[in-house]
Formats: sequence, C-alpha cells, structure tokens
Amino acid sequence: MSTRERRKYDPQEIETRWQQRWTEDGLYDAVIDEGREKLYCLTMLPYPSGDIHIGHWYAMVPSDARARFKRMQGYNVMFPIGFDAFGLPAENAAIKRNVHPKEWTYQNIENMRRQLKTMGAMWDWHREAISADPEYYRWTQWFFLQLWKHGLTYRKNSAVDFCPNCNTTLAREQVIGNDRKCERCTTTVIKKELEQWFFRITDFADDLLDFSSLDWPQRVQTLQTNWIGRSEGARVLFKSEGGDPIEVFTTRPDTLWGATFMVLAPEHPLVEKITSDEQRATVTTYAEQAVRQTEIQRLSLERDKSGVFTGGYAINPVNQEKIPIWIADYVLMGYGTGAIMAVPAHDQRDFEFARSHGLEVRPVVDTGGPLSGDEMDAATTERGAMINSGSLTGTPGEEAVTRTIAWLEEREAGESAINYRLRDWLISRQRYWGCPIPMIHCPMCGPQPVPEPQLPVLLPDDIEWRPTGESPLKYHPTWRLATCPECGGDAERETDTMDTFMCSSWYHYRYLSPDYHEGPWDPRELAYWMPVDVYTGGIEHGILHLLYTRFFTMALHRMGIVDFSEPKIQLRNQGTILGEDSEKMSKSRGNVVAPDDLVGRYGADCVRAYIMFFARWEQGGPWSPTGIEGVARWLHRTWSLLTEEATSATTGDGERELRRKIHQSAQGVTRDFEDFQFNTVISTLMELTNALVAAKSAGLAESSAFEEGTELLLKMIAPIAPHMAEELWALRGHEDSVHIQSWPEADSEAAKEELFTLVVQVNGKVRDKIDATIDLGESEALALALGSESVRRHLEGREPKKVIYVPGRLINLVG
RNA sequence: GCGAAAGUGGCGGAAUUGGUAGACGCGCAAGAUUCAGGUUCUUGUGAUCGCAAGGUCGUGGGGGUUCGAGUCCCCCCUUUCGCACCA
Repeated sequence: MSTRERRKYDPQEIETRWQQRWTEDGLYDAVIDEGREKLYCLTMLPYPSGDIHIGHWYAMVPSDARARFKRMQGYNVMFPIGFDAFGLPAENAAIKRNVHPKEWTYQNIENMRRQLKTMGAMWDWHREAISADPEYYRWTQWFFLQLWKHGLTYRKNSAVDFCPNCNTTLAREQVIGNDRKCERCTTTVIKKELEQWFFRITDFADDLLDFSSLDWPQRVQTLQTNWIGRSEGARVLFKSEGGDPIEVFTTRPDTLWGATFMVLAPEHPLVEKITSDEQRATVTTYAEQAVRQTEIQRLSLERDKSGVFTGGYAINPVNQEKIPIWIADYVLMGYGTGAIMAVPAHDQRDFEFARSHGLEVRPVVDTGGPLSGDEMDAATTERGAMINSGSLTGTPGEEAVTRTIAWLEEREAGESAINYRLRDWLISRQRYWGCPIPMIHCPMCGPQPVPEPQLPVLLPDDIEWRPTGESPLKYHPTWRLATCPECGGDAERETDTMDTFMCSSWYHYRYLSPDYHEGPWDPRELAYWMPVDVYTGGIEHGILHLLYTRFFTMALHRMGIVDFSEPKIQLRNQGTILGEDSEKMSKSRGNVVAPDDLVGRYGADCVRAYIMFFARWEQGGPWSPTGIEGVARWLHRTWSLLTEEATSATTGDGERELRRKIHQSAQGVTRDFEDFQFNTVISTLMELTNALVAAKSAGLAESSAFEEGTELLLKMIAPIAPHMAEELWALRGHEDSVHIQSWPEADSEAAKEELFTLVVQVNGKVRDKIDATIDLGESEALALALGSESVRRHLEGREPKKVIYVPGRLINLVG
C-alpha cells in the first residue's frame, strides 16, 4: 500500500506505453492450445475507406471487451482483424483524385491500422489478412475453381441488374427496394442482357433456411427467411392453342378449376408468338410501356391492374377449357415462371384484374360466401371444400391441395413443386479493383479454368481504370491474351472481376494462417479454431454478407473441403451511433464525431467505456458530447480510489455490506457481459466504485473487504479500460498482466442479503417500508405490518381479510 | 398491405420469475472549495397538492386477469426498420 505512487491519471501516456509493451510481450497472440477450450471471436472486417470513424469503435470495442472477458474466463480466445480491400470506392477515389486504386487502398489501410491500434483492442495482428493481397485472392480464385469443378458456378446469358452509375452488374441482393436502387449508390438500376457468372446459391435454399444449429438474432433469421421466400405448391403445365407449353407455379392447385384466364409477364418469351395480329399493336405498346416503367419507377400506390389481351388462348389441363391469355405488369418475369393461371375468385389481384377487364369470376372453393362470381366483392382466400371442380368436387379443404397434386401427377399435367424467391448469386463485376475471375475463354473449347498452379491470376497495375460499363481489364493491351489450357490455342481471359462479397465470404478462414502457402489455410489451425464462435457486426449485412458467407461454407462442406456447414455459430448485431442531431452521421451534415479527437481529449479507455455505456448496444442512438464527461469522471474517481491514501484510517463497520456489494456486482457484471448488455456492465461497475469510495471515507480502507473489492474492480474494469486497469494493476505491485488474470468468481454466500426492506402494502398500495431480517416468517411480518402506524391508518380499523406474504419481499394486507 | 422491433422523468436508459418504477449517467438547482472556472466535491431532482406530516396521480391510449401489472391477455394509436403485385 505504501508503495503506491500519487500520480495524476494521464491516459495518453499510459495508453501509448502499455500498447507498446503488450505488442512486445505478444500478450494477445492467439496460439493453438489443445488443453484449453477455444473461442473464435470475430468482428466484421472494415473496408479501408480512409478513416476509422466512431461507428468502427462502436462495432469493435464492445466485442473486444467481451473477447477479453471470455479470455479471463479461461477460454483460448482468437480475435483477429483484417481489411476487405477490393471494391468500388477505391476506383471512384482513383478517378476523382487520379491516384491508383491500389495505392489509395494501401495508404488507407496503413492509416486505419494506426488508428485501430489506438483502440487498445486485443487483436492478434500476426493474423491480419487483406483481401487485395495476391496471396489472399489467389485462394479466392482457388475457391472459384472448386465451385466450378463441382458444378456450383456457371455462366449464363440473361437480363441482369446493371447500375449505370457504378457501371457494373449487381447481384439481386444488391438491388434495394421496390424502386430497384443500387445498394451502393442508390441509382436506379436497369436491366441488361449479359453473359455473366453465377454461383448456385439456390441449390442451398433449404439449408440456408435451417437456423437450428445457430444462435442468431430472430431478426436476421426472418430477414433471410423472407429473402429466400420459399413457397410450396405445384407446377402446372398449360398449353397454348398452338401447343406451346406454358408452365405456371401456384400455391393453390386446388383452385385450378377456377382459372378463367392466364396472365404472362410482358417480357415473357412466348408473348411474341401467341399474340394475334389484331392485338399485336396494343400488346407491343403495352409491353414497351411496362419495360419503361421498371426502368423509371413504379410508384403509384393505387396500382390499378393494367394489362391487355394478347388474342391468344390457352387450354386449362384440368378441364380442357379454352381461356384467354393476357399480359400484365403485375406478373413478374423474375418470379416463378413469369406466367400465372388467374383464379379471380380466390386471389385478390386476379379478382381486381378480372373486374376491371370484364373477365369471368368463378368460385371453386366453398368458403361460406356467395357461390356466384357476380355476387362476390372480393376474392376469398380461405381454404374450403372444392366445388365446381370435376371429379374432385367435394374434397375437403385440408386435403384439397394434396389431392389435386396427386390428381395432376397421375395425369402428368403437373407436379408438386417448391418455388423460391432467391436467385442465383451473380458475381461478375465489370470493374478493375476486384479479384480476377480465373477463367479463360477458348473459341474452340469454351470456358476453361486457369490451372491451379498458375494461380493467382494477377491484377495488372498498369491500367486505365475509367469506367465504361465493361471491365477495364478488357482494354489492357496484353493482359487478356492467354492460351487455352485445354488445346493450347489462342484464348482470352475473363476480364470481369468477382463481387467483393465473394472475398469477404471467407476471410475468417484466411485469418487462421494468413502466411500459409500450401492452401487457403493451415489444416491444424482450421481444425482447432473453426467455426467462428461469436460474430458481431451491423444488421445492414443481414442478407448480403451473412447469406453469402453461409452459402460459402455450405458449399465447402458439400464439396468435402470442411466438415462443418455453418461458419458462424453465434451472431449479435450492434446498432448505429447517430449524430447529436439524431440524424445519420455524415460529412455534409457536419455531425460527425471523430474518435481520434476524443482519444486525444479523454483517452481511449474513456471512449471505450462511454461507447459501452451510452446506449443499448443492439440499438445505438444519438451521440452526447456531455455524456462522456460522466464516464471520464468515473475513471478519474476510480484512479483516485486506488492511488490516493485514505484520509481516515480508523476501522469502521460495514465490511459485510461491502462484500455483499462486491459480489453482487461480480454476479451482475458476469451475467451482463455474457448477454452483451454492456451498458449495465458499466453502470454496475460505477455503483461498485461509488460503494468503495464511500467505504474508504467510512474508514474501511485497511479492511480485507476493501482490498478484495479494489482487486475485483480492477479485474472487471480490465476488459473495458484495459490500459488504466493494467497501470493500476502494476502500481499495486503485480508483475504479470491484469489481462491474464482469472475472471472473478462471485461468492454467492457473500452476495446474499441478510436484511431486506419489507414492503408493506394495504390493498396493493405501498404504505410502509420496514427493515427486517431475510428469514422473517409470515406471522412476524404480519406483526410488523400491523405495528405500523401508517398501515393502521389505512386499514381504518378493519381486520385484513386476506394476507399475502412474499418472503424476502413484501406483505400485502387486503381489507 | 404483410412482417419484425419498440413506446418508461427534461435526456440516454435500469427494473432475473408479475412483487419498492425511475438503478447508473447526463442535464438542472442549491451549497462548499477556488483569484477565477465549462474544475472538483456535497446535497437535491417523476408530476402534482401541502408550511409540514402526508396524500393523489404516474411506464403511448382504452379495457381485462390478479391481493398486486412497465412486465400477462384483448383492442387501438404512434415510431423505426425490413419486404412489398411473390402467384
């Protein structure tokens, strides 16, 4: 105690010194240790945009603190970091400032690495991986080739989403909202007919719907489930009068007899053929208009069901009835087969369409409503017994779908089918700064994979990166020239690069062994560390990254490359820090909070603690410049508590109470850390500090309870304010680091209350509070209650009719 | 329209299973220290009536269950976020 120095708390000095020391000591190096349970904790990797902003801190600090907590609990924790370094912003910056994308990216990485280090997180920098490094993207290409070998990637010409501003195609997931905007730049995307590479993510639709082995937020599960959009029903084959097959998907095959017309999407390939000469001009005009509408915006909230008759007819396979074929923009080419059977009596959209175009409405399900189409004023969608349905008439509602499907299958007119909203993942990008697709196009042999020993296919540095809508690699004088690996003839390289979501789908594998050259990872590291145990990041990746990364590991699993099928077991999402004005932070609004400034003013420990304290982590909220002062005061108070001599040295009472507070705090902090409830971790520790300060001035500074309390406080602060805790730990004479101490085990005996405040209610209202011992029995409690002057007054002389006694809490007298 | 989450002081937010609503912090007020202070410390701080003791009201609104509801049930309102003619 006497060796304690009296020093001012100087966070900057302490933080720089300890960061250096930790690096020298390799304190945070994650090393395989079969004797300890591993825990792979991971935060979504940053994009090297230029500066670390407060949002990075918000994402990273709490997960770092929790990883530290887990490490103190005895887990062998790995907490790596890297950079998602390919991508459009580098090219955009390059165009704007005339600097090479590579240079821009790597300069930013250097700057951000420096900024990240001021955070004092327990990252193992030896495991850093950068997706734009050739040794990284070599393996991204290798994975592409494995997918190719197993038939999980293919090339297809189709109408794809293209962002005219980013000058590249996009995956379906990157097109946002009803008005179809680019996920990156919010430009409305257009459709283009292009030959592009796809990954067969739809092969994994059902696997992706299974979250049973995961501890993921319900919200993300719902997001992904809705995105995948599985619906069960039947595929039914209609034929045009000319005999062309028109396949439809329906979830209600039991309503087939009520199909009174068909509707095709305006872009449907058969439209041209079935349209009659009289209708051709009308149909062409409508189709052109519909296409233009998708290009502009379909905003009208009151969407009237527009459409035109093609002049063609189809035969309903269940009753050979001839029904008219219409086109309408409410049928989408991108979903199902782009054609529907319209059952106006039992589908509201079809109903509205039928009413506005004078088409027949024929009920075929008895839902208790009117049984004549003319009398209906809306479609009835409930299940019910089949009517007007040939031999199936009378089939009860519960069996209607299955029996109709059986009936269709017997007659080979249709079959049970499952339809998904999910599309295959389009990964081609017509941009320079990405991972080259390792394929060679041979005029004789077709697309051929680059032989594995030739990997990586290096991105050339000497490039004109202006965007044209085609890959800049195409304009390189020599890069694309290659020989066919199959026939040795002249061939051309694929000049598109991969979607960067491909690079980030597997980065957690590269962290295992970033310097390994024999494969994407060192198998021993993989066997020990994978899968990721705790994954944290923003909800904005709920569909994109988090769906792709699951697909990636599922594909590896199916290809026999790994023996697990989910990459990340537990997932938690943090919210967003808003500006003081409760708006999203942006330079143009001028409401950006710069972490570097805060670190300079308050120190990293204080910023860390405030970030954990100021809001519910999963929720986020507006930044408060005064709020951080309270946390700064707390840290200073803690510093003084542990460094300044007590003024009163007499031994006082209250050790038992102090120990109770200490161990109750340990219980609370442990539980809240476990549950990602960081704000209450801090508030509990503040209470403990306050209790220790009070105990100190009450003369308990020399007591063993006080010693115990300060020791526990330091250990529990260590994950939050690692530098300050380390400094105070050292000042107490410890040789080893506070960060390798065992997490305090709460003594539940010590935490137990001996006294409690008996709440005395009369008719459910609190009328008195009386201190009592915890083992107070009911009769004693009643006696205490009846002895209360206030209780007597509120009973107004009546005898309580009923007494409810909750031991250790309250007594309620009902009179 | 469908789905999800959320509504608690002036503010951010606490409240294991239904059992003292408002922990902790900000802000505010008064006082102390200070040449000074956007420092530090102490005290107070849901609203309302009252000199006080004490009372009444109070967790978006309405109803219900219960001895007792922020917490459970029903209806409604608001906000945020997803999806959006999904056949």
